[in-house]
Amino acid sequence: MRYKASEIEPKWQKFWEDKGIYKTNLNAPEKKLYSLVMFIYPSGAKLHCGHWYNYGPADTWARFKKLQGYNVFEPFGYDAFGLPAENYAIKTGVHPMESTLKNIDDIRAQIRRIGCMYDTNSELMTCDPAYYKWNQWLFLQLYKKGLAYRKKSPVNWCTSCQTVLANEQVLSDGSCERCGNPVVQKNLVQWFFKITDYADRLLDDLHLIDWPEETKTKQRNWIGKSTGAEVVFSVEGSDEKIKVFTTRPDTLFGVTYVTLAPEHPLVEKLTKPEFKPAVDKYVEQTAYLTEIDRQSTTKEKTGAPTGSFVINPINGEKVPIWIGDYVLLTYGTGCVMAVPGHDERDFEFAKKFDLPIRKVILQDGTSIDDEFEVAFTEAGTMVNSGKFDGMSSVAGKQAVIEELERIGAGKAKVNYRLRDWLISRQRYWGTPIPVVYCDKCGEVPLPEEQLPVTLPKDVEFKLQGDSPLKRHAGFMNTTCPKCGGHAERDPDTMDTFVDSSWYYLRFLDPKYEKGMFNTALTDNWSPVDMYIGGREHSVMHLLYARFIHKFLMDLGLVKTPEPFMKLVHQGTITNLGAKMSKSRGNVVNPEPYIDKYGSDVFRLYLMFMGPFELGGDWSDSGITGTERFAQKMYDLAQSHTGWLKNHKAADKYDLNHLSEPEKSVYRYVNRTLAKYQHEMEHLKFNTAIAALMELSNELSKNLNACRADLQTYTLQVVTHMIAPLAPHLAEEMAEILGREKSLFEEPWQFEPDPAALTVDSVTIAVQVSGKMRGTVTVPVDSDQDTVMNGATSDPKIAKFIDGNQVVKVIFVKNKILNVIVKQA
RNA sequence: GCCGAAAUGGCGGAAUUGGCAGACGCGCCGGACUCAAAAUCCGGUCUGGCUCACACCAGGUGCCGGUUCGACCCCGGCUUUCGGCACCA
Repeated sequence: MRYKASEIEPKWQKFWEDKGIYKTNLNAPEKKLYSLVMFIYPSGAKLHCGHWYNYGPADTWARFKKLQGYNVFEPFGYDAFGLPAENYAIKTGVHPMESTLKNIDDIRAQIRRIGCMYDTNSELMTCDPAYYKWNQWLFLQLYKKGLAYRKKSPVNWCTSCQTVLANEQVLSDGSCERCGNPVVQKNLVQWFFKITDYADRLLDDLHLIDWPEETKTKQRNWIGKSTGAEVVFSVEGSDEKIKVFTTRPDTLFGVTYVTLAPEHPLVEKLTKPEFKPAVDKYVEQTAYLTEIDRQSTTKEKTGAPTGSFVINPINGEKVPIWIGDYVLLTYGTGCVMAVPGHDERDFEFAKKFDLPIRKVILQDGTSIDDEFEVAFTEAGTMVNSGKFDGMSSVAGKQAVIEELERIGAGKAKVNYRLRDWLISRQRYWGTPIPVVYCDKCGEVPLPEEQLPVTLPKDVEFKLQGDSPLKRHAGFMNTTCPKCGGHAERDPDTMDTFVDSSWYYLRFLDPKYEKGMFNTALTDNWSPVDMYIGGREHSVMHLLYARFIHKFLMDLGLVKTPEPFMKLVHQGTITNLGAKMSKSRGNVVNPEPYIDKYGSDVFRLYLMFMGPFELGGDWSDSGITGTERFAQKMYDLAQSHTGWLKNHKAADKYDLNHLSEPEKSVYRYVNRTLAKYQHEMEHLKFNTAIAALMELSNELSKNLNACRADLQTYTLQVVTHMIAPLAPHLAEEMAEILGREKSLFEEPWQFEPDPAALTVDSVTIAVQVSGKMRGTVTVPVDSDQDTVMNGATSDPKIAKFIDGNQVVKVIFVKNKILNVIVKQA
């Protein structure tokens, strides 16, 4: 009979729901396992194959753990704030709340068809005031500790639309995606979270967590800790000082100019009148460039002199001040001391503008008079450096720092590439910032009792001008909680990464009202044991969540330093070579596949396609393979209807009492079990399924030749191995076999019978002079002589040895014999 | 540009992590069953040479080089593709 997924799958989904099989008992934290997938952004494109590729296999792993006896908590929720809903509102007039709730309803129905064990009690959505209230509360706690502050920072500004654009809305040529006009960088006062205060802890604690090394590396590089010195240069004829950060204080004598970022506040003050027109023009040009363009190492260097000079504190030398767009205001102090002899970027800049290049570090084995072809950026011996001459540049770093400290012109300094987290967004669909600006008292954080500040519903979405909140007088005008006078609210909302920085804690009790989350539960259930999501979140989301978790630990709200103990990235399923997204218009809808093959076959196919962590370009060729496999398994159950009752299986069998086909089947089942267990543990679903397919091939050969109760034994094991991979199918099989309970109602032992795994002979590869010449089958653990005898008595191998002189023999027990010969 | 990955038959991929390259599946070819089709089952399928055939020989894991008795795996240098680069989430 055909396996009818369209009938069987809804039947089990209803059964699971009715019996509440996936409701986690949160009051039993012994053997707890918190398994989490990154929650979904509910866009209008709904679930695509990429989502399935995340949720299906992740659920398979969680089910495997549940069968192993863990008390698994697997929640699901909605990352419901964000830009696309607001863009949709501008385009269609449909309110973001309306479109978002509609999308969530649609997605919820789709999610149900995957058949995951999501605990529906835990569902949450971040656009609910009961959720975002606690973003505001979190903001206030950060504010109290001095970790939320305001400063000026640039935004993308479309001069034509008169509106702020997201990076995504700026095309690669620097124009607005809506109107095609140029986009400029405009400074606005915005809120920041001081993540840089946590930089060292974020770096050091990486060793506490079981994360992919590639991800830890990305985070380390993102934080970008570097040690060096801060050097203070005084501006000639002025009280102004210019501070620079350098990792190479040993090259200080080689400074021939100083460069400021064009948008540096000192540029205005330091530019001499006769240089002003050129400088202003250059500053304006720079506003059109993105940061990525500016950091390009192949772009030709540009810049302009200011006409001012600074004094190098180490030698009293007077050097010019330039501005250049390769210097970024956001890194270090926004100024660099330029040492063209020993820095590639400074070298190029100096060549372009004919500035002097001085050698102060001598490369070993070269002469001090050799001309520079390129900058020498490695360690060497200090020269042209006054009293430091002859010192190694490595020791020189410390020596120069000590000298700077002595003369009060600098100090040792650690610098990070990591910048503070800008959380202000000039948009409507997000969490309002709980601060008002009073005519008298200035910046005033709201008292906690006034939370939440809710989003007004009656706003107008327009393409041009200010954000909807700023135009909403009823929202903007309020009273100061301090003096009772007139005050204005902050018109901005928070970055949605704030929402996703703590949602995993809220899942345990999403309706909790007495605090951000229910610590009675989170104390036992946090941290998350397994977190599964895409590599695109390697840095930002995962770094922000770690930061907020650490801050919550400092508040005493969580007890562990890290939120996610183990992390796995599923691969990206691309289509036509790019990540699936609505904006790219290349999403692949899974529904037709579910309709045709059923959810289990589709899930099996996604897992069988390749390694979970790899992903790849979408193709449905091959899904028939998993369909056939599912049908075979179903047929197998059908041909054994009721056997669980009629032919009871033993727990294990003694090989000595089995016939040859029985031995073969028993060994195969147990070997598969061992392999399966290992592969499932490590989320290698593709090879776990391949092992089951191999077993299926063996069974079609030998199962019918086995005694009845051994057949039952086999089917019982097979059904349990299928259960996490194709849960509906396995439940149906178990029912046909005569089982009365759900497979997921009680744990099951995946341990193979060790006696069935032992082998008495092994096939060893034989090479002659490194080339494969044949194999010999010998008793396990045979010594070199035995294998050698076997090899030389095989004429196919012997013909390559005979007549030649054996020079050397390499032998690895149970693996290989390599006979090195010299041609006679 | 910078940071992080990936590359193996016609296709998706496997290889106990330095020890028989191509498991498993798709596709394709041939056969069985059938009035026919679907479904199912059996056999074959890296490339080239040589053979009626079996056998045998040679080459082969993106490209160039290296280490090693032995390299898909380790090292150096490239190429191409993908993810991220702080306002997509």
